[in-house]
Amino acid sequence: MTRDREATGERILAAAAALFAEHGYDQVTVRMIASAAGANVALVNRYFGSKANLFATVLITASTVTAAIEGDPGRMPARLAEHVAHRLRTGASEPLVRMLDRAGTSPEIRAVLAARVEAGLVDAISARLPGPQARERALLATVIILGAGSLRRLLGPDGLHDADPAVLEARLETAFRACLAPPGG
Amino acid sequence: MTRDREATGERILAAAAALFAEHGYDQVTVRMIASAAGANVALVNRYFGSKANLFATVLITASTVTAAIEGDPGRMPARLAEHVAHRLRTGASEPLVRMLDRAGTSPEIRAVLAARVEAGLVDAISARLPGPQARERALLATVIILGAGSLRRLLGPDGLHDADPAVLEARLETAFRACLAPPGG
DNA sequence: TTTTCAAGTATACGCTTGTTTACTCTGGTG
DNA sequence: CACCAGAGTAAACAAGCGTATACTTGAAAA
Repeated sequence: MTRDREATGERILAAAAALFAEHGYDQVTVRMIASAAGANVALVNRYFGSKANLFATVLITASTVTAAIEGDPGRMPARLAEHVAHRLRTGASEPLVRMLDRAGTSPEIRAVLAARVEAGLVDAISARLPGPQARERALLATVIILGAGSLRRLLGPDGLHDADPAVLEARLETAFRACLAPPGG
Repeated sequence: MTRDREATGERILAAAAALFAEHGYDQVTVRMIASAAGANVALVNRYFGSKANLFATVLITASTVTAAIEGDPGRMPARLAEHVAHRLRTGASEPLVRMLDRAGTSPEIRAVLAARVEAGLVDAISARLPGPQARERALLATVIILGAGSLRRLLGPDGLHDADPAVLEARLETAFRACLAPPGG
């Protein structure tokens, strides 16, 4: 066994990211992470301080829907609709939403997640919205993004598996547009 | 202490309902329930078999958004919008959504919740939708309902606390209408 | 009053959790 | 080669969980 602290740390981080996204914070134990990473249990706490801190570290690197948020703000509803529709139909999960959704109820974990959602979704969206009440509108769009994650996880992809993608996207785009449109427009 | 099995059982049930809605399944222990009900720990399992079974029993009696779902289907989007807007602004939580949202990740618990959401939301809505693809449309509306619960719990009511209720409702109504409208309409 | 049975109690079992401690091993350095 | 900082390990810790057991108590029936 080659002894390489950095490599081991990254194996732990990668294993934790995969497991947290798959099963959620509560359901994942440090022993699971260590086992998946091929490392000893003690190293998880040794290198990351605590499970909660490891989770926070994972969250920083977790990808978000930024691809759908960035770009021409006018087409953001369409991109978000496509993103959400794809997730609803296929079951491919946005890691951040998934972790959020599967996160436990521990207050500190929720706080970490809330901060991440604020930064990665609400702030990212509202920063690109022209006009007043940008945050309020961004929050409404976040409702749909989060709700899609909840629904999919709860009921599985079965419900919308063979829905017409075009119709689904059209509905969602209208919904997103209603959320995001400037007031009075 | 008056000895009354039925009354004790109901005290346990009521305490469990309140605690599950407040903190979620995972975060509530049978000891907390027993303590809040003024009953002994052992009675919880004695009367309800298991914690999971108690949760299932609580769910059956948990109220839902039925008031907003029932009535003239044409005005369902408006009623749902009002319901969700009210929750988003004030923080008043629908018990079922709250429990769902705060539920843990245990598969059996999720299954119980999924069944309840299917019956109380998806089926209830789709049964009142004229036209084809009723279930698909009901699922999209459920996305918003669940998402509102997620967002509110995660970020608190601060974000939309002082948003204009009328504007909020109007946006949500349009969104709900986009989800629920018959195809091709 | 005495009997009796279920309601209620105290306690501990078995297990899992995150975390820590004390140890062993290894590879690079003098 | 001898050495040693540090990577990796094994084992146990304390705490908390759901649950089961064996016991005590109280009120209604005889």
